[in-house]
Amino acid sequence: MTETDVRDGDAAVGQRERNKAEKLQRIQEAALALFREKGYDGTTTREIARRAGVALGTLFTYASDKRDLLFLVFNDRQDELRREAFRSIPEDAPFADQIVALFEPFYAHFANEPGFTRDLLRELTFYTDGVQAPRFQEGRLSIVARIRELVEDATADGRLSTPEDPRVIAEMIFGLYQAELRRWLGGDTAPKERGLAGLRRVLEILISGLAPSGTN
Amino acid sequence: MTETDVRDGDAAVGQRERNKAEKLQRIQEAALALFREKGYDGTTTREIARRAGVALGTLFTYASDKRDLLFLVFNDRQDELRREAFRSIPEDAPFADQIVALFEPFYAHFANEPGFTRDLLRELTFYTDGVQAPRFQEGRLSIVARIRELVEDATADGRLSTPEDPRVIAEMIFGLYQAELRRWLGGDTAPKERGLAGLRRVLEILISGLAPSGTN
DNA sequence: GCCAATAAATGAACATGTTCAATTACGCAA
DNA sequence: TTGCGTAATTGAACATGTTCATTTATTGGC
Repeated sequence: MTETDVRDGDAAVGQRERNKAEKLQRIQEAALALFREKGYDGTTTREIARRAGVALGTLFTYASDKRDLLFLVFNDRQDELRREAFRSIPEDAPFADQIVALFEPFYAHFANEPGFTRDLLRELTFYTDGVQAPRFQEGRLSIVARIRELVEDATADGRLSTPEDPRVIAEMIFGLYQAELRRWLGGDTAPKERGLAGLRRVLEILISGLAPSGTN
Repeated sequence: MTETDVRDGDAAVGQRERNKAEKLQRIQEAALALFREKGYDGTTTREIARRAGVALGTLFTYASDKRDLLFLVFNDRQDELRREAFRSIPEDAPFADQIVALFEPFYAHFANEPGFTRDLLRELTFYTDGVQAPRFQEGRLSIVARIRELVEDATADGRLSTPEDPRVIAEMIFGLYQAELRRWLGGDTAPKERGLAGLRRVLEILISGLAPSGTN
């Protein structure tokens, strides 16, 4: 067998790369399954390694630390959720409807895994060091950027009217979403409808404003 | 010496209680100093115990876990900050000014310890289990309650006008504060003025609203 | 003052995240 | 095919949070 002898999978890719890809996938699957089963804190790195069929130390060549494993698992799902979210935005609908539709897939997903989501919300706070961090943060930025576009479109056709920078508005809405998400997950697990209703409510308030009429 | 023989400190208080109070204070001081010096993650529980002059295990009769030690330290400061915050609210000032004044002491304090604050913001996420958790959460609730009063007062005298539940508005403002705080602390350490300016900006947007005039 | 009962403190033992020197697998040139 | 350089893997060793059986200190009744 020479270096170009490939048995299965993508052609012209070395054994090394294929082994790495396989191991990465096994680690992802093992971590995902265990985090779902036993939660983040309840899962040990040794269990993940055993389930993935690799040595303990191997984990830490694929992720910087345990926290990074969480995002190794989540980043793929975040990409999917984002794609679905962008797809489900209705055009020419009221602005609040668009934002709620955008976040609906996230709520739907998080409702299935409240524990996992709580861990995620804790661990994403000032998460910048891990290998997986840039990809995760870019994902968030692209959501905020999409919101910014929605604000711009809505301002352009008169559904909204504000002199403020759309980027600031977008970050504000994302901040409100996060706060609502935390509140939703803070108590006993509530259905996603309750979470979305809370989000819609604060959006309506933001849109209406608090000032007496005529002040703005 | 009988059980009523008291040497110093409060009279009529047993030896046991006095010992406990002293140890608690030593642990608090040691933890505070070390967290400031080396950060939360950089400090080991063994160091705290050594500095406080107690055995390792003793720590865990005063705090449920390391996270709880963080709040054992912070709860006192939160109480002080809250008192100062409530004191510094100007009466009959524009609503946004009142909110900014309320949060000013927090920003001033956090500006001195950005690392400590980042750790705090991470660890307070879904923090309910520790012995210190109820006191911490009550502190937050009382801040939200104060904001609710400000909303009610401002609505009563016409500075604000909204049909929404003041409790929802108050939680919304607190959520925006938290989001802004995270943004402020996310990048390189910025002066407190920048943080407060960001907070004021989103408050002004919330007050003005995003809707075209006449829609609300 | 002495003693039993109870509370508090102790630190060795354990569990688990992380590192790293040694080992193994792979790629490539001859 | 062989052998060398490099990348990937390994798991024992280490660091640190946490537990708990044992020891020590305090109290209240006599």
